[in-house]
Parts: sequence; C-alpha cells; structure tokens
Amino acid sequence: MNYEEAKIKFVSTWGSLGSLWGINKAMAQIQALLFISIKPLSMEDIMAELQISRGNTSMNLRQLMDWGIVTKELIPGERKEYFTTEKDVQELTRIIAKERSRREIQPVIKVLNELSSIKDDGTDKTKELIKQTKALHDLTLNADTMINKLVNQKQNWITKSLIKLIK
Amino acid sequence: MNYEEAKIKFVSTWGSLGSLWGINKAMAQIQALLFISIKPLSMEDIMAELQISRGNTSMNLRQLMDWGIVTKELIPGERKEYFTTEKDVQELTRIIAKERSRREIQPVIKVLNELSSIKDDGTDKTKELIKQTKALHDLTLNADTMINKLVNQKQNWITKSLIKLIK
DNA sequence: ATAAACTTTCAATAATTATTGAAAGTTTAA
DNA sequence: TTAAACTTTCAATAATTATTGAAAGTTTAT
Repeated sequence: MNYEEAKIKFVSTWGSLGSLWGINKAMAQIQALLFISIKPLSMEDIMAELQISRGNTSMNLRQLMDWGIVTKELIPGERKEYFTTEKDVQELTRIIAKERSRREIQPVIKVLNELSSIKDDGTDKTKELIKQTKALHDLTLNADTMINKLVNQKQNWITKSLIKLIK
Repeated sequence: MNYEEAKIKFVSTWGSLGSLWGINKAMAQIQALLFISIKPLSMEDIMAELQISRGNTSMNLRQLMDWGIVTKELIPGERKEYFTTEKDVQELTRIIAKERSRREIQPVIKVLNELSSIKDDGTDKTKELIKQTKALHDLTLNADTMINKLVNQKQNWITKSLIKLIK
C-alpha cells in the first residue's frame, strides 16, 4: 500500500467511525486529515483533499474548534487561515472524553435529578421507577467521576495504573 | 411529579440519549420502557405506550434481542410474546460495552492493522502517517483490552478498584 | 475609502435514516 | 386442515441530518 492509498483509507475510516459516535463524517475526516498532516492546512487544502464545499469546511472547522481539537494557526505573511489538530492521542482522548461528559453525561444527570422529585405513591410501579432511576443515577455519576478524574490528570497516571491493574 | 409524568420523561430522555450514541430512538425508548416496567410487555403494550407502529416495534425488539439486552418471555397460556430487559445496570453496562467493542472497536483495529502494510518510502509525510497510525493503534488496543477485562469480570472488582483508586 | 482576499452564514437541496402499514409468513387451537 | 392470532418483512414515505453555493460579512493592504 502506498502513501496516497493509506491516507485515503485512514481518512475515510476515521470518517465513518466518527459518525458512529456522534460526530459527523466531514468533521471526523477533517480531523483525520489534519492528524496525519505534517504542516497546517488551509481551507482550500481541506476542500481540495476531501472534495467538500467551502461552507461545509468552514462549519465543520468551527465545530472542531468548539470541541477544542483543532486550532487556528496564523502563518506570518499569509492572508489565509491555517489549521492544526492536537497530535497527541492521549491528549486527544482527554479532550474528547471531557467534551462528551459535558455534552452527554451532564444532561442525563440533570434529568435523573429532576426525576428524583417523583412522588412515591406506594405502588409497585412507582417504586420500580424510583429504584431504576436511582440505579442509573449512581452509575452515571460514577462513570462521570471516572472520566473527570482521568481528564484532569495530565500525567495520565490513572491509565498506567489501570493497565497494570488489568494485565 | 407523578408517575405518568416521570415515566414519560424517563423514556423520552433515554430515547434521545440513545440516539446520541448510535442506537436509534425507538430502540432506546423500548428498552427504557421495559427497564422500568414491573412485568413483561407485549408488542401491543409497547406500541400503545410509545405510539409507534407494529413494524417499527418488531424490528427494534429484534435489534434489542440481537444486542442481548432484551429477551422473549413466554407466558404460559398466552399466545402473545412478551419481552423483558436486563434490569441490573451493571450487567447492562457490561453487555453494551462488549457489543460496542465488537461492533465499533474491532473494525477500527482491523483497518489500522491493514494500514500497517504501508510501504515506508522515507518521506516525512509517510513517516507521519505511520507514526500516527501506530499511536492510534496502540491506544485502541489498550482501550479494547480494558473493556474486555471489565466485561469478562462478572464480579466487577475492577470497577470497585477503580473507584477506590480514583477517589 | 476602496478593493481584493478571504471567511461565514443560511436557504435550498441532497443524502441518509427511521417509520409506517399492509401483505406475507408463522404458530397454535380446534 | 382450517382459521384465528399473532409476528415479520419490506417497499413506500416521512423525518432528520448533511451539504452546497452564492450572497453577505470581515479583514488587510494600498
């Protein structure tokens, strides 16, 4: 397999994977492209490589910046904006985990909290709803705590401990 | 908040959450409904509660059974089929983690392996692609190992150790 | 102040994904 | 074996989500 083939495969795989876990295809492909690029890319570069429109590129770059995965790079003397992505997979994992906690886990915790105000009327079905809501609440809180600890631990000692623990 | 309100909120929240991580809305809602039900439900029950068609209900129940989250329950004397879901959140987590590893992580590992056959032509861009592919490969393997260890450990000592470790 | 170089926005459209409902299929009881 | 009770399948349709492209917006150089 030569470079071009491998690049296309890498980018498209990352793209379809991304859409699987809630990031759209173009967004994931842009990130993939930047991830294996040895220099910052301009909007033109990205449009040309991925064969997508200017609007699409602009919007998805913005989203990637919102996630904190991609940053603008200003090259002196150049008018165009250039973009790079976080290159360290560990750091990338941390950023993604943090954002997903914020965007997905937090809202669930919020709703589960709201549900705790259900009035216990003594019926079995209400008891079951309360019980299961509570079980889910505990689980979600634990998961979130784990993610946050991981995320706030730059040195990543947890991962190391984990791997040792697990092997 | 009374029982009906809470039930609706629980089911619809679970539904939208589900769609966020790659399970469709109806599928997630059916699971949610079963999760808080004190007795097995028939297709009719589910259709009525969620206001969805017979076809939709049938297909999504099948998917839930494929995932191993929902099981058929035959009630003696009854012609209809009844359904229940795994009620223990820990066990539910294990099943979901396992399936997601199989469906999502394994295919990525496969592609990353294929990419390892790229020919190193000595250029910087090829070196970068190789390096980043390898980094991702290692990360993915580690993540998958963690998930599998978790999953094969019914007693769930890992979670307990983790929580201790993390606190 | 003007124009060139560039980016963003957003209504229209395309692509994808979910849902319906009725016909076909299956199982059970008599 | 027949018919009633039930489930599955799948082509048609609806709903959602992504993408385009051109107009509007912004920045920089002169």
